[in-house]
Amino acid sequence: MFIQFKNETKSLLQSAVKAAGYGTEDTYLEESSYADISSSIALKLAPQYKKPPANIAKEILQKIQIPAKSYVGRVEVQGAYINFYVNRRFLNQTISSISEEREEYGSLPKKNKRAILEHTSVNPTGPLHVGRGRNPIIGDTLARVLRCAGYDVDVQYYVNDMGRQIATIVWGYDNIDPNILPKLERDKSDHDVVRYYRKSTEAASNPEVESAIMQLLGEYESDNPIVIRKFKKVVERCIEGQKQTLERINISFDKYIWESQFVRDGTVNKVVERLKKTKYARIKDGALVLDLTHFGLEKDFVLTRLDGTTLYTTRDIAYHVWKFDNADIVINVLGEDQKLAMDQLKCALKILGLGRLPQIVFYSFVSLPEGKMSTRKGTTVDLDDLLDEALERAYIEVHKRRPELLEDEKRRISEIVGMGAVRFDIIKVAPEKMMTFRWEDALDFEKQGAPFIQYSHARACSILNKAKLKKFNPNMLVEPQEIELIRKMAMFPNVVDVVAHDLKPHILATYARELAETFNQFYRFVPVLKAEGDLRDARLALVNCARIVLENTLNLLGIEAPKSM
RNA sequence: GUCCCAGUAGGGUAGUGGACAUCCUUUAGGCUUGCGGAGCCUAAGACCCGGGUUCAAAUCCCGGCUGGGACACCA
Repeated sequence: MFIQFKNETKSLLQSAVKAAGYGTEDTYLEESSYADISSSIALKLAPQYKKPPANIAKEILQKIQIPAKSYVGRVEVQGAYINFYVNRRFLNQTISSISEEREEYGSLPKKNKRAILEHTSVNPTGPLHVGRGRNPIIGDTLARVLRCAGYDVDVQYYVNDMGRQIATIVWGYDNIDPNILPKLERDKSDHDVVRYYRKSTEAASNPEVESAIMQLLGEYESDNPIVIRKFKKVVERCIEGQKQTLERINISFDKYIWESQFVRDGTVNKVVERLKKTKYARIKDGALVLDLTHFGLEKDFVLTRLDGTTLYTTRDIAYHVWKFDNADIVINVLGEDQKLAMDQLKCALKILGLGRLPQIVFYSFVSLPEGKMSTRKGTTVDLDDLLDEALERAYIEVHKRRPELLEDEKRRISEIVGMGAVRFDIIKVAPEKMMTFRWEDALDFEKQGAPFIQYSHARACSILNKAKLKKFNPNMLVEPQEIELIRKMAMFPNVVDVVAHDLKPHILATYARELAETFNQFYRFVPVLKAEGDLRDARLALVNCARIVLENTLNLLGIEAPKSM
């Protein structure tokens, strides 16, 4: 609804500006705490026309003609600003849209565009850890939002199965006696894999072991079927464990794309051959490189080693070419350490004449107070441990508040609250901001975190449990807290649009918190069940709307909306 | 050393040219004979430093300082 309102104010303003004799493209409309939408256009025109901005604003205002069927209620000038306010029709329409569309409310029209969104894609060397823990959560939230915004989304995990690290693990399974490994801390396959990874990395300092590992890698690339089977087994074991972890926080993938597929089907070679023929290619110390100084990159992009084998980023070019064959837009969620590689990759795509480039969401790593996490060194906080601790902590809270509940019910709610708290805690911060992991902070379910939003939803459900929804008259809703709530709910589709466009998932978290806050203020000041007649029916309908929008918002965040907690 | 990103109340965080800088936490005080107090209200407290551009800078530019990342024939 807000999107229509915004478009309407835009065209109203454009024609009024023209009628008042001014010329400008932009309408400088923005959301404002002073009005539903506000324009600072007079300030922009002032220097050009050498008139006081307030006068210009008044002149424009006089030319604004609000049409009969409009969502604009009134327009006012305050100082240099032109402020637009919604009308009753807007509010009523919002309520009826939500009531009718229900779980579809917020979904934007189908765009008929395919999107491939790649996220997580960590090396399959061990369990997921908190250091890169933002990746799946950012990725999954964006996937949900993009679907809601009308894209056909295919979510992919790019499996780095050709790395020397995997060869190291394969060597480990072949040569290390399991009895000398540290005890398996958790009965999960990825935790088993990482024991071998750490131990065989130590062993690899021995040159004989090192060359055995390199030989394995060579045989994997040259299609030795026995070696392929071994690699596959190791990688699948690891991925299976990671999958189990991510399922706990509602994250799954449509496809797992193995890096080796592009080597085996020859597309990597084709890409290299094509790049080799371009003017950017040259041989440096026997290796094929791209000179990207033309694109402002100092560093040569090394495509192949001396022995002709390809490197990780080279193979990634082939993957991206394939992605663009299968999608209209391509989005990657990656750690900030990939920035240079992605710049190089983008240049290669330009050189290949693709015409399209991936959009990349970079996030900063979560570090520990004493430094960064490393799987190899074993200085990680595993996501599994964080989720377990969050669950424990949630259980304590639930038990404190609802001691009378059955044990199963307490555990079920703890799960919903604990997993939601973790997701929200991570998604609420802008991806480029750095985070330091501290147990006390991570498990401190801050007041306006996920439980706050879930609680608002549970309250709404509780009211609705005690009464029946009937036909209602939206004109009954006139209290300031009621109007505020409707206006906030009207923003939801716009939030979906903005998050999908800017790829900024934390904005959704901010919205969720504001929506819950607005509902709580309504709840505190406006009686529903104690109201009578038409007023009661209208307020019940409003509570139902709030319940719907809270649930839809939580769904996009991958967080469950409990009916009670 | 060079390049990229970040720096906002005691801690965390939103805002990326415009109207009193958002919210949580903290501290102090208040609210329930209201539908679930995991709630609501009030107050205290911040734009890293120094220049510049602009009618207007937390926001843009230059130079510092601090933290993270990159600078591989690793992935």
